[in-house]
Amino acid sequence: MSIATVSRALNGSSNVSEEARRKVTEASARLGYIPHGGARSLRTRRTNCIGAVLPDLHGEFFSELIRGIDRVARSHGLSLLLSCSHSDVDELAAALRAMQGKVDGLLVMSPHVDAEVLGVNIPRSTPTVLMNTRHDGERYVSLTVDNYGGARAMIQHLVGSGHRRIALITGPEENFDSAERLRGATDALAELLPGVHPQIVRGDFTEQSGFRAGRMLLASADRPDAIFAANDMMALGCVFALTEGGVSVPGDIAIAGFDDIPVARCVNPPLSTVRVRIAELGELALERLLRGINAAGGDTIAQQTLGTQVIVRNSCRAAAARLPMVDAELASSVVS
Amino acid sequence: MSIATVSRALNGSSNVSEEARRKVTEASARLGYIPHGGARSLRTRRTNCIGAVLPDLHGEFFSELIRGIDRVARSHGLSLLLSCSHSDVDELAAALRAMQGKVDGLLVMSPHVDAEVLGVNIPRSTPTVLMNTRHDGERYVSLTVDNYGGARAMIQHLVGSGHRRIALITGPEENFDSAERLRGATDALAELLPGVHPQIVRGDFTEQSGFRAGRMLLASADRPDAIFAANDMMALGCVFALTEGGVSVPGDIAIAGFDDIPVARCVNPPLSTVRVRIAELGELALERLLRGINAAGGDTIAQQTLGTQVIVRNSCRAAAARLPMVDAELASSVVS
DNA sequence: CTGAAAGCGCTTACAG
DNA sequence: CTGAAAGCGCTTACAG
Repeated sequence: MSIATVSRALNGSSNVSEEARRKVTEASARLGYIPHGGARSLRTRRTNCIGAVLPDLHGEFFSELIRGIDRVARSHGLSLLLSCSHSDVDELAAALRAMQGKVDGLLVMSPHVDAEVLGVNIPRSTPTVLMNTRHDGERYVSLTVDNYGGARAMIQHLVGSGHRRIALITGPEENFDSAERLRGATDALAELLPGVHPQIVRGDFTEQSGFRAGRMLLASADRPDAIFAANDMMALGCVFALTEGGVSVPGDIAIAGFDDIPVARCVNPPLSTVRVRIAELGELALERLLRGINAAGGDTIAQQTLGTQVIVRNSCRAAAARLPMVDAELASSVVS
Repeated sequence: MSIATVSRALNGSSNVSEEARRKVTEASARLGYIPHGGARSLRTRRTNCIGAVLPDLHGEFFSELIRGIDRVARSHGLSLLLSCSHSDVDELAAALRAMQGKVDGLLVMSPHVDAEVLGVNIPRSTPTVLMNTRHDGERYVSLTVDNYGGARAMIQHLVGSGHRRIALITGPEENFDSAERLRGATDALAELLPGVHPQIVRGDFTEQSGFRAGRMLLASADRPDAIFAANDMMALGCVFALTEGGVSVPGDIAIAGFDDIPVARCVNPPLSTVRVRIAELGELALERLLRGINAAGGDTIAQQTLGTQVIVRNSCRAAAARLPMVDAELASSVVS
């Protein structure tokens, strides 16, 4: 029996005699033979594997994103190769190169670098979909959360609720998401409260940086009556700082975040935030990627923006329901 | 110039003339050439990639675990290939087989199946480390959290605090972690409160199942004065159910969980729990695996158990500090 | 239905 | 220092 016949038998090719197939199956089970995926994909030019390079693998945001990606990958029988760049250009390049030849397509989220770096580290032949990544729109299919609109909507809500001294906590300076959120917030503030210059404290998306920012704002001469953090983790840290400082949230200061990570509704007080359908972002991105892979010619290059939604919970209003499970999410939600 | 020279130049081989190296580097950059990882590893028998097959990729527990694994992988310049079995035997088998030839070693967590399934789906030649997986200890290096001891310690704490009607919420029946935690709790209860038969409600590790269990326990004739859930997510759901039902935690009923996921200290009230050093579990597992890969001959087959720690927060005592950041973790912690 | 052969894209002794 | 050749483990037309 030749290795060709074995290969055919194992792959369920039709032109194999019943006896040969039986023998192969039996021997393969007995010996514990498992085909070498690397060799197979070298030959077939199919890896049945999708690569995802994310800024990080840790935390609820990425956990949700991975869940969305995994859900689609799984339904198509694909494995996931995950890597993270830790917001470092060199690590990003290394991660992208390490994927080469091991995946059928790439999902890349790199809010911290321009698409240029991607160009030199991803072969032209590798189908790629970008998520929340700054780029010129020429070359890549991309999905982006409506950071700008979401931030605007939250500012509108805060101003509409009577807040006038609204402070902002931003993410890392070079981060695309953070920059867009800041732009949306300052634009809305300029429109709604002309002449007022908001306090802006820089954070880095970690809870710790939110905690520090909260302390700074507490100590400031012109203490704000509302704080809008560029993500939920920082908003959380900020809540801790204020509570520890003896300030009531939302009694004295209202706080809002961005993302609506699962923990947002569980904390005390439940956190007002801009909801991003994180898992859906992952799902849509992979679906587009699969279309690109199968279309051979390539998908029409296109951008897509995902809408957000303002979710009002107790961290933003004094007189609200106290039970965490029954916050008035739907009643008070505002589609941006 | 031959492809051999190109290969040598690109791989930094010493026996290449400066001029050849320069030419290759230049041309490679200009053309955007990136070596094919699959082909390279077929030849070198090194993939520089580690596979991890987990029950799930979602949620804070796995997020932490992945962080630990990633930290070590990164420090060794290795990529991560992640896959999840969704607690399904067939998916587990598929995931393991898909890894074959794509990774240098395997990290497997499969608390829901016996090691037998692993035996037939992992080639003998693939270095493997098991985490929290039931097995006979013959073949695999394994790391396991001290579920039994942790559960015992928490029951000791609850009984020591005066609780007498302690209800348990378990995880999935066939889950190894869950089974061990249940065994530890019931053993400790039998010793400390002989003759008392605890109420046991089955859950499945999800927040939702904890919520349902909480409702059931509220409605029960013999309402407990403490509830010990087999993980934090269920404890969380349970807290929500009680709070919604107008019951005070911990005033009327104390609640404790297991894992100490990051959110545990942020919820209201902060959750008492059994701390598992989740990220460290991932780190240690990968470090052992790397030792196994490099030892060629294979590591000494061995088991290792990770200790746990009882963390007492507000969900377990009426008169405690109210500020989330200053819970008396260290003061009241008990090493199991 | 089966086998021999080519080839996927690399690396690496081996000879020059 | 460089090139020709073998080979990693598979799959797949091709010929029989």
